[in-house]
Amino acid sequence: MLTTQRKLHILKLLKRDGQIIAKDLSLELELSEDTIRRDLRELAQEGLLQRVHGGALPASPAIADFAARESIATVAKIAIGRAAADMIQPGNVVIVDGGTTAVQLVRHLAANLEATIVTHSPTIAVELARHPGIEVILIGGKLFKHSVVAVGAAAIEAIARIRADLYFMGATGIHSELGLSTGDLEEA
Amino acid sequence: MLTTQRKLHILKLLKRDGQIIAKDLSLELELSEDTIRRDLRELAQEGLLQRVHGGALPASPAIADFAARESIATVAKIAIGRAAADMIQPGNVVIVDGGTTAVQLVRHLAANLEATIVTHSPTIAVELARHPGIEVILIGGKLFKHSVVAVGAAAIEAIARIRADLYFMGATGIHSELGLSTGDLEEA
DNA sequence: TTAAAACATGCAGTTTCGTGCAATGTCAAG
DNA sequence: CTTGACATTGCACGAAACTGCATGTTTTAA
Repeated sequence: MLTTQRKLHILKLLKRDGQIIAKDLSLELELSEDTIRRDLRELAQEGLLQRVHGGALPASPAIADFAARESIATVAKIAIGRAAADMIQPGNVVIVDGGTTAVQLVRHLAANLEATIVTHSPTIAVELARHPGIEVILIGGKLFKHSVVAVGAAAIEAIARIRADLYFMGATGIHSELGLSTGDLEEA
Repeated sequence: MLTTQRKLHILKLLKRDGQIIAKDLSLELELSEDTIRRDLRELAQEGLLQRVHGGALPASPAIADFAARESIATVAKIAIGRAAADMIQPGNVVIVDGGTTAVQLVRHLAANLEATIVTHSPTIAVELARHPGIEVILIGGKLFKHSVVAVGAAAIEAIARIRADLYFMGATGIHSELGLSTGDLEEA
């Protein structure tokens, strides 16, 4: 296997699993750990991953989130995502909140669906960039880092102009009397 | 076998296998490795494949995914990113364009830097979400998918309100007389 | 605190690379 | 038919890349 190919393989594995363990990889590829370590060091030097003791982690938190959370993405989340995706009709204008469930939603959109999706989540926007049929409207504003969504006056103003057919909202908590809740006032 | 024929054969193999190994090909075609290497070099010169140590890989970004595309981030891009990151002073308001070079920029920001970064690229925004010291202002608008940046009237309007200390712009082309250029009117 | 694992570094053996050069083949003008 | 320009190819040789191993150091976990 070519050296360059091996490095690409590492990045692919990292994206899929959310982590690299040097020893495991050396066994899988039947190479010395030194070689793997060298690869990891060089990839880290290029900023493509984050070197840690024992292996490597993604450089970008976006990928880390995806990979790590995806592995714990419950069956329920995927089911919700799929069901929600099915609700969207061609030509609809849809507002999609942030969150991991919403990621499942956009992942399950039919490949040939043509619709408009409005979102204040850059994560969702990046995810949708590869979907040719979807027109994406990104809502700007101050970035609330915990949820990685845009909030604030500018966001409110921008979203006020939108008239949508559907709105998919994520929630942190749900209570029989208090209703839905989330941890940040601005986001709420 | 004619030279041209051989080159076509190489491209065909590359498409089929996703890789070329110079030594194997020299055995298969019963030619010296020098000749194969020359072919590979020339094909790489024409941009038809990507030359790597030991052989060649496809050049087409369509085949290579995001991780792979970023892995061809040249040393120059990384150097530019690092140099640009050094220009940012604490407290600055900085506008950052999209593009892979800009990603390198934000990756090289000092961990303790406190500043405000304005961007119309959701990719950059996601990248910055993990940086605690940086206040991120996301510019919204219609998503131009090729570059994965927000464009359009809403984006223009939002950015018009910003007064920044620095602006880092990405460019697709540069010409001695025509100046800088990019492939999309809206983005320009 | 201690032992094991992971690590960085230097080194040597092997492979791959680029360049210059010579041999061979092709083609067209004379 | 001969000659010269040009392309193609293989070979030689020094440079560079790659890999595994030995060494001593750092990190981790018990």
